[in-house]
Amino acid sequence: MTRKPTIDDVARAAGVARATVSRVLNASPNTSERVREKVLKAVEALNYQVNHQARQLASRTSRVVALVFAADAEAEPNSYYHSAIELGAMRASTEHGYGLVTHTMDPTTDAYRSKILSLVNQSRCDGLILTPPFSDDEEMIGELRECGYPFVLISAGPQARGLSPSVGIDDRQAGVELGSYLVEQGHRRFGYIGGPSEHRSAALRLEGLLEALHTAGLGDDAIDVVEGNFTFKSGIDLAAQLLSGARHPTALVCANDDMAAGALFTAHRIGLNVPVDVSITGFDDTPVSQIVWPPLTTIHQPLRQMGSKATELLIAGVMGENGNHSAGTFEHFVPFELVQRDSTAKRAVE
Amino acid sequence: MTRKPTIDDVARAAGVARATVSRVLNASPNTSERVREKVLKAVEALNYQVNHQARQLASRTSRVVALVFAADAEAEPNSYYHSAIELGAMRASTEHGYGLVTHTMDPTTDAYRSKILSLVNQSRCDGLILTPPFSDDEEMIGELRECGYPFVLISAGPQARGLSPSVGIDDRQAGVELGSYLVEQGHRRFGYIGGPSEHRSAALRLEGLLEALHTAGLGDDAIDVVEGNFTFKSGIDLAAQLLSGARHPTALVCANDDMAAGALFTAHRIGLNVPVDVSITGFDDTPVSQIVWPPLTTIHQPLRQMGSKATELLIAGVMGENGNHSAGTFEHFVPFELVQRDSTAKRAVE
DNA sequence: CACGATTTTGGAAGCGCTTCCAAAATATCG
DNA sequence: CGATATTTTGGAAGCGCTTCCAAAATCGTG
Repeated sequence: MTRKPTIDDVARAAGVARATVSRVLNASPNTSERVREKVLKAVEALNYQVNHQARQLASRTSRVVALVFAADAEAEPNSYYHSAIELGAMRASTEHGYGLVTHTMDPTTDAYRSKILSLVNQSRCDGLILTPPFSDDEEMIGELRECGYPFVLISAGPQARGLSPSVGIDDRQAGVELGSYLVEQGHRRFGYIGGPSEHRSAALRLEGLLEALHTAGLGDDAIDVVEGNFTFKSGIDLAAQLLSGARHPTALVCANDDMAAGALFTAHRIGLNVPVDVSITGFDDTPVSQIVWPPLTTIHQPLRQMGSKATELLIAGVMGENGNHSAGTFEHFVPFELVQRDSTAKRAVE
Repeated sequence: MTRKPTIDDVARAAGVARATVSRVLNASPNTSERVREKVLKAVEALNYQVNHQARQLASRTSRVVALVFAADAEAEPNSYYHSAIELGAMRASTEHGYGLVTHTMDPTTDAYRSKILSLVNQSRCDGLILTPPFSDDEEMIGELRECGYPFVLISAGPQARGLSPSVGIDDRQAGVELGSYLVEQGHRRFGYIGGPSEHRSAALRLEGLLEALHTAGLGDDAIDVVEGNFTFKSGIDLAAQLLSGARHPTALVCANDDMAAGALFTAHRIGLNVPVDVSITGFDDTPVSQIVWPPLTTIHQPLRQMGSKATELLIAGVMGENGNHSAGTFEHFVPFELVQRDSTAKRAVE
């Protein structure tokens, strides 16, 4: 096995200095067409590949972005949601010549803060993409800002959004649309299975939902709100609680698809017909919403796009040296969409 | 922001040479207790963190392992399956001080081979973990072996398993157990929705299933075999094909949970009651199997454990310098388990 | 065409670490 | 106790690249 060619081999082959090759490879503006071609030809001929380690050491960047997900020690992660974001991030980072490393950490212990900070300090990555609930940890975000470290938030709440580059849908508006859709369908008694209180974006969805109810002349007593943790299991349990009793809600809004699937499960178990007896809605439009029976009416979030958009913002920020944290519009909204399937139906007003 | 301490700072603080610090940090055997302590104290005092880039450049290793998944350009990946493996791999790699990067590539185009080889060549990682169908690409595996590159296979078929370190369940035996269970339940007409032919492990499951049928005195005409692609969608379509007509199978065995969920969907649509009219089984025991209604009888694979085991084997191989490819037992079987849920039931022999 | 302004190129100094080699210190043994 | 084997330490040479600075080439202008 012969030694891999180095930049010096290329320089020799092209008859130029090492520094010139480096410039060509890094698309520096100051190179003549003639030399550029010679170098490129030599690269081709030798099948030269840059050594990332060396490049990183010399340039003091890692060309790696880190994606941080929540995963309780035991809970299965909200996989479809995470996978979709990861896939988008992966595509975008690869496209820009960056690597992507994914980290999961337990948001219920405080250790995650130091873990995140140490990722940064060890120069393991050039920037961070934070997903909920980390994207709402204002204290940590403050620290990151202070050390001038680039990061982008996904689905952050309003406070965090104002301060930092972020991508997400307009959760409040999504809540409004979902609410008015259900009101239009004739529903008057609602249940809401939300997320943990740290998840600001899920709370926004509820605000929007309430707004829609108010607009329709309904008060807060028209809705029963309970707090889940985004797992299938919590959907099962909380739906059992909400659907017991004769005057149960006729529409159950869930803050993600997994909990909606759990609610569906419970409805089946206690013999309620969905959507005849009760309408159920999810959120995210992950594959879960089509796997269950009946398929879920839900809000489509372009998760893949969110992942790639976040990555691109991050990379732009890294390259622009603190361009990330300079003035400008931080908040990137991506479009959402109400997807009607068979888990909801019109309900005659009693 | 003050400059980060380097190994030279530590050396100066401890009053020793740089090389000595390096030795202590890398747990080299030849260091005296006295010096080791001085160095460790200095490290502590300065809050020194090694610079990975520099270490990697100097030592010509990356301390990163790569995990390779299949993802068609458009198809949503088989997320739960992948996520579980990834989680296991992540835990194990972190534990051993390694990074993990995940790569997805499209197995339907041939480009993936050069992509995988280039991962290796660019010294982006010290080793590879291959999942199906890549773990069955004997040609590529041969190339990897030739360049002496460490890798571990997950759920590979028998040919590949013999040659390389691998982890997985005994797929054939799982097929046998599933088959005899269904035979015991009284089923006599079967359908099998398999994977693409490159997936050797899925083919093994079928072999086991057939063996169980033969043992029960049933011939190959007792089973209709069709080839899916592990997606929910293909489960829907192929089940529609198998379940049409009056004398449809009474038991439908699917090579993964997603396709089983699709089969369930079709059964619902065409008005068949599961499990009364037809029993359906999945494979893997991903969360999907509990999300659908009725919950799926399936084979539990310890995916997380498989991910971590593969990672550990790989790291052991990397550290042992070709210990990976030396003699010894390559095949690591992990236990599987038949999980009975509500998608299967006894069937009276007609 | 000469001269300063600008662009392109080459030389050389690191980036922070590992590792080879030889020197120093310590242990072993007749 | 001296000579030799062994272990521990220090010095120095890179790993392959980027980037600063100055030299060389090119351009623009009166």
